[in-house]
Amino acid sequence: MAANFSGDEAEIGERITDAEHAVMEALWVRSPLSATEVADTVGRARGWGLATVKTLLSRLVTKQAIATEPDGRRFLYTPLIARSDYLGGESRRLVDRLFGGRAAPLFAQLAEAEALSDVDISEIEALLKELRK
Amino acid sequence: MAANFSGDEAEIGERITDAEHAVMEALWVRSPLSATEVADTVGRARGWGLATVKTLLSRLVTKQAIATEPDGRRFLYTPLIARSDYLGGESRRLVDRLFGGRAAPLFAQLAEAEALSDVDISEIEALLKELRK
DNA sequence: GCTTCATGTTTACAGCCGTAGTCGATTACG
DNA sequence: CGTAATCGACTACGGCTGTAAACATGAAGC
Repeated sequence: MAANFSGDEAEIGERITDAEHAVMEALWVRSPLSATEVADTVGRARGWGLATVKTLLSRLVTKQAIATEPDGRRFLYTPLIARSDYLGGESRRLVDRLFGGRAAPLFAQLAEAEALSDVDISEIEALLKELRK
Repeated sequence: MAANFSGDEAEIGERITDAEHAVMEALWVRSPLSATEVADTVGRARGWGLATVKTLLSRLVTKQAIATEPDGRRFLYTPLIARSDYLGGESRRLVDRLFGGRAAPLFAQLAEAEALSDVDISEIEALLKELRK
């Protein structure tokens, strides 16, 4: 129990898929939202019908990624997992799977792929300086 | 066509899945290999039977991720895409999908998730110094 | 030469994912 | 009060993925 890593809890076993992630983003921007409201935002942007958004919301509820709160005859949806937790998890998954858990090779890769803008570089430098302290 | 980005070509439309990636790793370590040899390495490690490995190899051939070269009655398999290309592509996909294409937030995330070791930090600093030049 | 082993090809099949239609209940409008 | 609009739940369905068995074919041994 010594190594009680950062994240508090809320173990999410089920993985959030790509389409579901789009829905999560909407809820991370503003919540709680009704299904219709989510569809207005996300659906519009991705060309999904209301039915599709409703399916995704259901699946997210099943996966315990979002919570429902009754509001009259309908539901309002709220994220149960924090955006930063999700981003952190996904990032770490990638690093683990492809780079043996080491971040430096990832960085090298991005650098080689010219995926680093000047701004990125500056910001990362600043971050590192922070970490150094 | 001015912006002819780095990678030469070999457009890989089809995505390589997780299981397939394990097979690729084996071939990146050593190639060409026969199906049996791949199964000995990867299959052992992941608990797959020969049949499974053969399926994955077929699918990779279809996706044009590996090439076959006849060797008597059997085939030897060789990667068609470079490991670094694959890693770069996947990394970029993640950065695009989750961080709006910016690498700096990814690092912030990794830092927050304590996924950066001291060694990582040092190496990244060294890389940055390189880039700065 | 016939049986057996190895090997690639085909087929299988459950589960997940993207995308959505239908159904039944409830509410709101006229 | 009756009908239309809403809304969640259930069902659908083709494609992809993980995992593998069955089959065909040729080689190799007896």
